[in-house]
Amino acid sequence: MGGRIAPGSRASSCCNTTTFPASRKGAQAMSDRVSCGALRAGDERRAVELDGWVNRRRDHGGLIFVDLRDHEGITQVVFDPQHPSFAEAEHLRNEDVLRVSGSVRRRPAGTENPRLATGDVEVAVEALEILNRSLVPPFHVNVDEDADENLRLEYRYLDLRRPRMQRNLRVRHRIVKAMRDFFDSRNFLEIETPMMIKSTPEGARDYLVPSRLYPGSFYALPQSPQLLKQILMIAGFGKYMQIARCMRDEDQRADRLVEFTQLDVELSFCTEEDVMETMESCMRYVWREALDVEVPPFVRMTHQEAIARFGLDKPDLRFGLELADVSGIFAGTEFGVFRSAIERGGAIVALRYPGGAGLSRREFDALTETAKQFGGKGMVWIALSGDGHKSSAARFLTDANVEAVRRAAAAQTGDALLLFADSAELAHAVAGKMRNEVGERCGLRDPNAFAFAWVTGFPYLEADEETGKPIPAHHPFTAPAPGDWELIDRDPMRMRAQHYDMVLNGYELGSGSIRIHKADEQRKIFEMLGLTPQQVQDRFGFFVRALDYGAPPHGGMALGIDRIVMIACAEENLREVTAFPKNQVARDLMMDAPAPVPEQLVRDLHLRIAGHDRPSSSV
RNA sequence: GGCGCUGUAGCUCAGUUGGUUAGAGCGUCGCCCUGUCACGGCGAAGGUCGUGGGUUCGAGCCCCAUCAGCGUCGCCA
Repeated sequence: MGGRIAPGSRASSCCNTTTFPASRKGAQAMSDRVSCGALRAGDERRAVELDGWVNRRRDHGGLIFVDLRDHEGITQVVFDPQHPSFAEAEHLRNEDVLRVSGSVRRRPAGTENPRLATGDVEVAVEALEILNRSLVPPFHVNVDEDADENLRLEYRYLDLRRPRMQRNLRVRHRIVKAMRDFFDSRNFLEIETPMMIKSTPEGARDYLVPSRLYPGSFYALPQSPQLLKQILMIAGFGKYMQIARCMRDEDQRADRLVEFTQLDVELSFCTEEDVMETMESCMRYVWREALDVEVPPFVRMTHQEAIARFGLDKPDLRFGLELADVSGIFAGTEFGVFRSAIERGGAIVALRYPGGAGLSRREFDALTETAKQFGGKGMVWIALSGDGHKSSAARFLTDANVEAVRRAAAAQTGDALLLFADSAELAHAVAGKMRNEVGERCGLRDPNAFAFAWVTGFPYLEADEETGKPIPAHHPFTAPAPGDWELIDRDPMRMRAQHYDMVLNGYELGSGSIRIHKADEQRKIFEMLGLTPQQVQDRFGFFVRALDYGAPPHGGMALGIDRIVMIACAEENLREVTAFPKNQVARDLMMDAPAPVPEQLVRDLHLRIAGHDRPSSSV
């Protein structure tokens, strides 16, 4: 901390602050209070007053320029040596907070700054009031230079003062406002739902709130308002929306926070088409209003098609590079890896890497490691150079094989082919992730392009990887596709769901579905999932009973607002669009939360901390 | 919990094959400078190279462990 100056050491320069000419009200009578982004050439000779932070000081000895910054912009203010405030201005530093008054004047010809909206003018300072001093900030506030993530989160108020975060949170506001406006115009009601609800044991780990009045009992923080919004439909509200905070106690990712915000929507008497039309219109409205971008109608594809062409159920449609199933080409191959994959009913999936023929062996090896990171067992590469081909499996590949794969993947000389052999599911998944990687390397993922899509026709169930038991692919309140009820006893794994995902640039923005609205059908689904009637009663009794009182057909959707804003801001991390995010291990570094609490508070909650002698602080 | 990347001045970073006194830009402090806007000039302060151990005549650099941050797998109905 050697370079930082304690406030006391600057006290001398704080004391002789130039007195403001009059009281605040009096000053307003003489000069107009304006923002730092307001003044233009036409304001010449106006008497104005500005408040803001010192963005930068340029001291010419006989003349001092200060760029004064507030949330609206930057204005250059000038201190002339004949004014009493000049001496003080010599000691101003970045992030000091000032109030200046003076007169607006045009800058001398040739010294205008075209990069500032206010760059034609400046304010000749007549009075300076230092409202507050700043310590030397731990990182540069006036530029978007990279800074250590720890520091940014610990000094979040300074980080938020920087241009990037100011811009991102502004975009976030505009997006959320556009959402509210859109739904308001369609007669949706925004209804708040409680933050302390009952734990429903499916899904992610709950954040729990211990109860003081009921020893041993807990509230759960909502993972989403799912059941509550359905109950609002049963309650006859018809059209509901909410900007809803949600919490899930799971490990974080760049695109996943423990605490996040959803655009939550539900409507009664609707079809899948109604919901999709509503949400798609909303997003196109948001993009138009908040970003001034016209989005074409969304692409639609089935889950099956998405997997086959792009390997993932959230395809990035900003670029092509579609996958090719080349299992047939290797039907009788000698190559053990391929043969055993085929014999086990798996698949061999090929991906084109434009220009990849120039990669070195070492680079292909690194790419193979990446494939393993993605969950693959390995990768076969073929480099299509002008004078034939090189490959990690050269001895097993005939020229005819290579030519057939080349054609299937639409590759040309100079490209590489990447092949993945595994179960059909894994081969596609790994190839799909690699496709995104290749797209990234080839610069095909334009952050300013927006490729929306709907993915439909999801299977209702999937097999649990460990137990093989059927588990819902999404949540258990989703209605099966019309006509698929009959499969529930015969062949439940073939059931499809009335479920749809909205996808943007390779991110899942959210999902929606038509819900089950009859109690007996809901019970049947719970039963299929292995819940006993008693478990259903304990966990979802209130909900199933509500279905019994004339629940209307209904459906809806929830979109991750954080992700939407992140993509709109061309950011790659949710923390960049969240004012006060937690770090990767869910700590708030500014507040230093979570933190121990006084022992008495713990006792009031009828809790004891296992394995700790001192369960709490003495704060 | 696994794997990977990163950690050097307040900040962002460089630091050769292991070899003398660890550098730069920005910032900070002092002096000079009347038209700058990344102002400029001169000077100064500022480092346990994340931490602990090891190898070595010698470690910022190699090895092991550990901490922190980020990314990722698991996980996220």
